[in-house]
Amino acid sequence: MNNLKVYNTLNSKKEKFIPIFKGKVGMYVCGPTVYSNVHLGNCRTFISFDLIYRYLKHLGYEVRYVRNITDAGHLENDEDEGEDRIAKKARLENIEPMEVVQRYTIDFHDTLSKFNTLPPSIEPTATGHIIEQIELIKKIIKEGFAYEVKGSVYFDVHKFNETNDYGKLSGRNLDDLIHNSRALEGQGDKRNPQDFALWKKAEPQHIMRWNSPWSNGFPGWHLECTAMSSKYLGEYFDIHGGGLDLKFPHHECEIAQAEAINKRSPVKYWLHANMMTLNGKKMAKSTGNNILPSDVFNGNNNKFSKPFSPSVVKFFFLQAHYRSILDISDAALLSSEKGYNKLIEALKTLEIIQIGEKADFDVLNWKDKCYEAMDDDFNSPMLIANLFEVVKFINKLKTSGKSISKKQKEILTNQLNIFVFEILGIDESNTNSKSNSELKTLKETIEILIKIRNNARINKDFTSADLIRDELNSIGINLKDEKGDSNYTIN
RNA sequence: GGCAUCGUGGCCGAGUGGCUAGGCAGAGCUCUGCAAAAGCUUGUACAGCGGUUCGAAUCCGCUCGAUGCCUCCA
Repeated sequence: MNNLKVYNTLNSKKEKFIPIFKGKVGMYVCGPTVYSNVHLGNCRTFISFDLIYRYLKHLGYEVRYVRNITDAGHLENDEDEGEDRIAKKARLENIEPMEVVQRYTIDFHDTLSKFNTLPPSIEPTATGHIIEQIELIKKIIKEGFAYEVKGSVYFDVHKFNETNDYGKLSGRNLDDLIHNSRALEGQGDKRNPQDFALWKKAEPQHIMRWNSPWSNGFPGWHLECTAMSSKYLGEYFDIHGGGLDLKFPHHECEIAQAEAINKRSPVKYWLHANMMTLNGKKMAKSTGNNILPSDVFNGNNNKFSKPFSPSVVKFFFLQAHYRSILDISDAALLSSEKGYNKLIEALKTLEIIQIGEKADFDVLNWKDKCYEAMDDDFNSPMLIANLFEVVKFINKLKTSGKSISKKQKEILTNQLNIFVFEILGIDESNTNSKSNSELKTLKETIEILIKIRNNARINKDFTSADLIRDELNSIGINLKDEKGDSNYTIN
């Protein structure tokens, strides 16, 4: 039993989350098209759904999380001359399409693991499900919602709309689409501009092609998600996620395909993650307004003043709600970094804090507030605000006579670990790019310098003491003199 | 042009019909050899104009502005 509420894009309301099968959750999230490096905006979406996945698991659900890899069928546009994105990249670089797929799939996995996201339960590929897609097309034709023209098969949106509601997810209606669509070139064989391809006959130069009853060709983009979600999660499953930009037409088309086949809506809860903007504009590969994660991590970019670790970037993301537009900037990252360090420091402080007799903090009430936040449509910024309440309390334990009991400390430590590491998925070890052995040597070296400096301080040789502190500070190591001890942080 | 979302203090960002969000930055104080860190104190923000209400930043309407989608996009 839980009190989780999720915002369902289908009706724009927060709804109580009740899974279709008790204790189990089926979740499908649209993955990337692997034709180039994953950019930071893409990462935000996957981190958002990682938070959701982690929280559902934490609540005790057995979650099957399916996130696909689009490695075929994703055209540059819906026109007849549109080229497959993967194939185009392969042509430009004179390599095999599957080399493109392999290269960028590895980049995708590598980047997401730096962000410490959990791998999905199943990560199917479009090319691995051509047969399933062909079977679906046959069914859609049989139901009368698709037609074949010159070896290509199109979904008949107008026919579908007679009995179903095309546009219900994105709040559109077909009439508006008909009257307000911009004029498109090359509609070619489609009966109506709103129709979309289920199967396309391959032009002679097209490299990626498969046999089908209609032609030697390739499947349409929208179809793969219907094929893979229904195969692994069934015709009706709990959660379908993706970036907000996929709402129309991609998800709308998925609904149409599934309803055409099964006569029922495929998804109980539609969840959409909002965009991240850079300089106030959406990040997109197609416009060049984007930044690669690796360039943020190594500082090799002209957007930010310094490198930021994956953990800090992730923390920055989580400080905004997944349904809000988030604008990334140097100032915003810098402030998140400070907050992040403060939080991590407090966790370390709690480990070494003395236990007292009194219990000056209402741990259980605090815990409830944290869960309340997450139960309210995965409100991570609210959770983090609550975490800082504890940070403040922990710091007070050192200075202002506040006390914590043994039992309290146990609960607090346990819950903090759950919230920070298990649910938010913060990976402290990702804060520094240095290897563990390097880090160990570095730490030992700093300890030696601190000893020398403390000797100088005892002898009132403040010139030497300050020299050591200033020099260390200039290379990013900040010394802090606390009662009888010197602490430090490495940036 | 159509559809949708949004407009919160110096910045980032929650929330929401009456009760402190939080982080960062700023100011003052305490502590400190000096700093830093930490603690304490400090900010009366909700685009504008109407309306509903005992009461609205929160609901409704209009205006202005921004963004997203309408063509591939996380």
